[in-house]
Amino acid sequence: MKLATWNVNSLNVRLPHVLDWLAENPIDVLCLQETKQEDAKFPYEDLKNAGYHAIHSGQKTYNGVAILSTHEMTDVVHGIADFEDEQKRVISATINGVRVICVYVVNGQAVDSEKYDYKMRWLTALNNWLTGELLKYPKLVILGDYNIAPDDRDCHDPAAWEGNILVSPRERDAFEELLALGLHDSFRLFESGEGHFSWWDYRMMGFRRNHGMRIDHILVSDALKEKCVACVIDKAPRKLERPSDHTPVVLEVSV
DNA sequence: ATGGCTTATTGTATAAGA
Repeated sequence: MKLATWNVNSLNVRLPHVLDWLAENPIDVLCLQETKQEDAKFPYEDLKNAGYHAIHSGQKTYNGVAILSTHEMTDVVHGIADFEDEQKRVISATINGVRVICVYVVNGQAVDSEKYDYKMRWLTALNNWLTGELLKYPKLVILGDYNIAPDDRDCHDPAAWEGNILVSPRERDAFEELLALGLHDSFRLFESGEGHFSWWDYRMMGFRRNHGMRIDHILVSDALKEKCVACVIDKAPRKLERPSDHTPVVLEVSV
């Protein structure tokens, strides 16, 4: 089973890239973030024609998450239980016996801003909720844009970014607390080097100079960790005309 | 380096992203 995550920065603009990528990379599950559209505009028909079921939690202009799957999806849940949030950032379903959670973590804008406080509260709520989800669903994978570069290897210039949004100690602690629940950063099961990124700034030729960050992650539970076969970042879509600033991360598990 | 680029908005400048 292959699963992937991709922040598409507007599905309205990126649908052709998504359809092309799915045609070239036949996978079972694709989690999308920043669809930036209301559900009424979500391209269910195009995705169905491509062979994918889809579930979506969207809103106008901002946020929005979706799961595309070749398998049937059951027990669909929107959002984080017991956490009031107008922003559409989480959607979950059970697929082929695996609990799949798609997340778009708050960006936070700047350390100590109001949005940063929201990011930290949001991450605490996610952590609390996942504690129960892991008991309920031992085979669990949580894919998405975490807006956190877990350590200095995941940032092109740690000195320049020190203490900044995406790398601040409190954000990194929150990421570590997710791992402490019994989750594992699947990319790091296979690759320990630096310079592997999933996002590059549109400005200053960020991609060409590999000035990026690894902020899109696929975390797996203990039960799935032993079944992981490979986890790779596919940089190809970032090279296209008018790309998303993020590129897909793909996990293969033997289930 | 204050920025750079891209997206969306009942737009023609502003907000947000990371």
